[in-house]
Amino acid sequence: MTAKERLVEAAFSLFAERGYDQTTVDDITERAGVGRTTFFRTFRAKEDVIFPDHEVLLQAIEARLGGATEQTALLAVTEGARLVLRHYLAEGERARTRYRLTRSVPALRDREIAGVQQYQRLFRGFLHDWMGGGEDTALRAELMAGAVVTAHNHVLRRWLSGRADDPLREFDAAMAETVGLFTAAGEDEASIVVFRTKKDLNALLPELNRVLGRNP
Amino acid sequence: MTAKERLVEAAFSLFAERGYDQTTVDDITERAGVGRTTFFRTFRAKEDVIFPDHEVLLQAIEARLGGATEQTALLAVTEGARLVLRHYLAEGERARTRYRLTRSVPALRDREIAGVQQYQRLFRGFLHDWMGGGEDTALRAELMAGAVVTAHNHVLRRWLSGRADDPLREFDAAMAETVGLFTAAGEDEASIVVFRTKKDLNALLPELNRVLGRNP
DNA sequence: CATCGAGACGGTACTGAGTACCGGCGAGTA
DNA sequence: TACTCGCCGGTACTCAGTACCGTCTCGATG
Repeated sequence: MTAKERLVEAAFSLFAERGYDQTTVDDITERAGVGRTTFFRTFRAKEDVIFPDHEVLLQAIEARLGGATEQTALLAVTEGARLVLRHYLAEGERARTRYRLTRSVPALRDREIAGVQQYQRLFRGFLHDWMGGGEDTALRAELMAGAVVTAHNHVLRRWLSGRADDPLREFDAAMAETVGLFTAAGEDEASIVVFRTKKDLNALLPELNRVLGRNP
Repeated sequence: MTAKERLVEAAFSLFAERGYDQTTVDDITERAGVGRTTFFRTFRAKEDVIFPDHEVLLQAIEARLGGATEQTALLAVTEGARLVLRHYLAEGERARTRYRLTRSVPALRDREIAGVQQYQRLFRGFLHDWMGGGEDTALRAELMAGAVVTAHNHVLRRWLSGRADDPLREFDAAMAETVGLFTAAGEDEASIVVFRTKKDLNALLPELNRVLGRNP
C-alpha cells in the first residue's frame, strides 16, 4: 500500500469521524503512519486529499479527446464526460462520502468547482479547435463545453444523492438533450410565420401546424 | 472614507506593486491604517478583498429576479446578467487589475469561479421555479443558467482583455444566441411573429430583429 | 448631567496550513 | 568502498484565520 493510498484512507475515515475542520493534517499523517512532509509532497493542499484521482481523470479525458477525428468529435466529448461518470460510479461509497463533504464544507465545495472547471476547459479548447478556432465560434464552443459538463454533473449529483437508479441511461438521455440544443434546427435560425388575416385564430391553427411541419 | 474602502485601495495598490503572494494582510492593514482585526471583520478571507462588491451584486440580481413576472422571466435573467456586466464596466481599470490577478494567482482564480457559481445558482433556482420546479425541467433550468453565465463571462473577458469595443452590444448578441438555443425551434415551441403591413420588408427588418431579441 | 448599552475598532494570543531546508536511509552503480 | 539519486522524516518558520478581551464613541434614556 503506497503512502498516497494510506493517506487517502486515513483522511476519509477521519473526516467521517470528526468532520473536515476538526481534522488536522497531523491527525491524518499520524493515522497513515507517514511523516507530515509526505502529505504535502503527495497533495498540494489538505483539500486535495479527497480528490486523489483528479489528475488521472484529466489525463484520461485528454487521451480520449486526442484520439478523435473530425467526424467523431462530439462523440469524443460525450465519452470524455462519460469517463468521469463511470469513474465516480466505480468509486461507489467513497464518491458519496465525498459528495457529503463537498456539500457541507465550503472549502471543499469551492475546490470541486475549480476542478470541474478544468474538465470544462479541456472540452472548450477541444471543441473550439474542432470548430476552427475562430473568434466567431469561441462563444459557441464555450457554451457547448459548459452544457456538457453541466449535464454530466446533473446526472452525477442525482446518482450521488440516490435519486438515479440507472445513471448511465440518464446520462445518455441528458447528453442527447444537451447536444441537441446545439445541433437541432441549425445555428441561428428561428421559425418565423408571417401572415395577415382577420380570421379567428382557432381557424388558423391547422394551417399553422402545417407550416411548422407538425401534425396536430 | 470607510475602513472597507481604505482596505480595498491599499490591497489593490500593494498587489500591483509586490504581487498577491508577496503581500500579507498585515501589509494591507498597515497601509490602510486600520487594525488587523478590522480586515477579517470586513472580509472573510484575504482573497475576498479584490471582490468587495460581490455581495451587493448578488443582492442586485436577486432583486431584479424578484421583480419579474411569468412573461418577463427570461428578460429578467438576461438583465440580471447585464447588471453584473455593467458593474464591471463601471469599475473600469480596477476590473482589469482584478482580471490580471485572477489570471495569474490560482487562489484568486478559484475564488472567482466559486463566486460565479453563486450567480449561476441564483439563475438556476429562478429558472427552475419559473418552469414549475419539476424534476423533468431541472436539467433544462441548469443548462440555461449555465449558458447565460457562460455567455456573460465570455463577453466580460473579451472586454477585460481589451478585445471588445462595445461590450454591451456584444452582450446582447451573445444573449440572443444563448437564449436562442433554448427557445428557437425547441421541443414543441416556435417563434411566431404576427404582423400586417404594406411596408417594404427591408424597413421592417430592424423591428423584426428587436422582436427576436437580436442585434443586427 | 450621568450612565448605560450597543457597535466599531485595536491588541494579544493561539491554532493550523503550507514552505524551506536539512539530514538519514536504501538501492543501484562505478 | 564511495557515490549519487530518490524517497522519507524532522525542524523551524511564515502567515492566514479565529477567539477573546479591553477601549472608545455615540446616541438613547433616566
